[in-house]
Amino acid sequence: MVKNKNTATEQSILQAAKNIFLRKGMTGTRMQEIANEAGINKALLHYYFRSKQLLFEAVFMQAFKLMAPKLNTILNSPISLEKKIRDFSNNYISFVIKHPYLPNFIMQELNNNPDFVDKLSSKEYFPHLDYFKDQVQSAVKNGEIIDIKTEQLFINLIALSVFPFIGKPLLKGITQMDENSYVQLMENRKKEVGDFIINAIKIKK
Amino acid sequence: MVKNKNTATEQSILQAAKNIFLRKGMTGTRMQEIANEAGINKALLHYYFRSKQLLFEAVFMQAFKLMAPKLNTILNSPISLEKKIRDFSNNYISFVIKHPYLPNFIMQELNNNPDFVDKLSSKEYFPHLDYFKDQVQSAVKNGEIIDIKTEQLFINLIALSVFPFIGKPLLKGITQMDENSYVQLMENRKKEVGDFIINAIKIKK
DNA sequence: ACATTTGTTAACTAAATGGTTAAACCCAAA
DNA sequence: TTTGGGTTTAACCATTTAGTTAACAAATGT
Repeated sequence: MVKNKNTATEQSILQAAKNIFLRKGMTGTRMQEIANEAGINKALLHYYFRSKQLLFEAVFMQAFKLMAPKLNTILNSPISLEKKIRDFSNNYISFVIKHPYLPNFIMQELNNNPDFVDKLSSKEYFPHLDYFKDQVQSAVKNGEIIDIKTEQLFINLIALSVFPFIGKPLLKGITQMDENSYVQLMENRKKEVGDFIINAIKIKK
Repeated sequence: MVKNKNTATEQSILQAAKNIFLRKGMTGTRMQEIANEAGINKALLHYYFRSKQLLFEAVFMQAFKLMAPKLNTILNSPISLEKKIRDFSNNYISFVIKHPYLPNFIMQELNNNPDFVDKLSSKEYFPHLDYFKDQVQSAVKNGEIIDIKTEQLFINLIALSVFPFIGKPLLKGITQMDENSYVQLMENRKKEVGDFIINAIKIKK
């Protein structure tokens, strides 16, 4: 018989585990809750994934694999730096609107397990900055943008795109916005972040 | 005898609880671990704080009280917008360098308990944007800075200052920096973030 | 049709965990 | 020096929790 482990059950477990783990994190999640969410017996979780740790890692890898390539594709595509920055913030904010728990989850769990990064960084989909770095540095050299280190620019790009979702509860509180206004604000950011960054780095002729 | 609950013991419990909770979060923390860290018997934790939840809330409030007023004081001080933005990023990054677990902890736990924000927002030290908003809006009106919503600017300010610490493990990995270079990068950000934002919003005459 | 493997469950186990209790301990006031 | 209150501890308890088992059901091969 074909050893087909991609059963519907396995998928529904993964989906349920994702739902719970992403909202509650590794330590905040109970195996029973995942089983309930998947509508199956708790023992099945162990039948398919052996342990909480392994199920968690499966979910984490899947989550990371969802998030990381989006970074890579855009960063390494052969388009102009300005377009790239605009595209990136636009696309990434759209993406995170669809997956609001993802950044928080990944950041949190990487903080709890910094060694995960070592495992990840060898994967082919792990983001790398080589191409982007060349592009930024030559734009600096050509006097198109201000003198800025690629790392700083990259961090700014991610920070402005992602942080509003990680800090949402607090930022909503401080700005005294309701859910709808905040969603609208995020909608607007798709364009604003690009504008903001370009403004910050572009040298006007 | 005077009922002096500010004993050394209570303080050492709070300190130990802070150490553990900030690194591992509410659900990742064990009461026994706090007791060990404080060098006391586990029952004492309950003697002083009754339950894990209450001890956690004490720690959380203390952490928030440490972080929030720093926002307020700077935002509401009567200095020019430009100086304010530069001071803020500079001071806030310095502050977070000294308390690297704080932002992560607060964001995480607020995401797990969004209702905490309600409790917090009534406190007098909870950050409010009224003064800053006036300042930004009149700078826009006077043509000193580009047309930007206070909320967006505020979020950008916080994002650029705080996110590099929340996302540290991942960002370190992607930029392939070691601990020292990353620390140095954060050191440099104290000035860079201010420059970046001013550049982004200032209208050149 | 029958046997064998795979999937699923209820019931169980062992360990961890938050919380309690009762006794010991310390020390200041009487 | 005794006594009484706050402080601290060892031992204990009840519940939760990850993980196991053994039996049952469903599918699959012969």
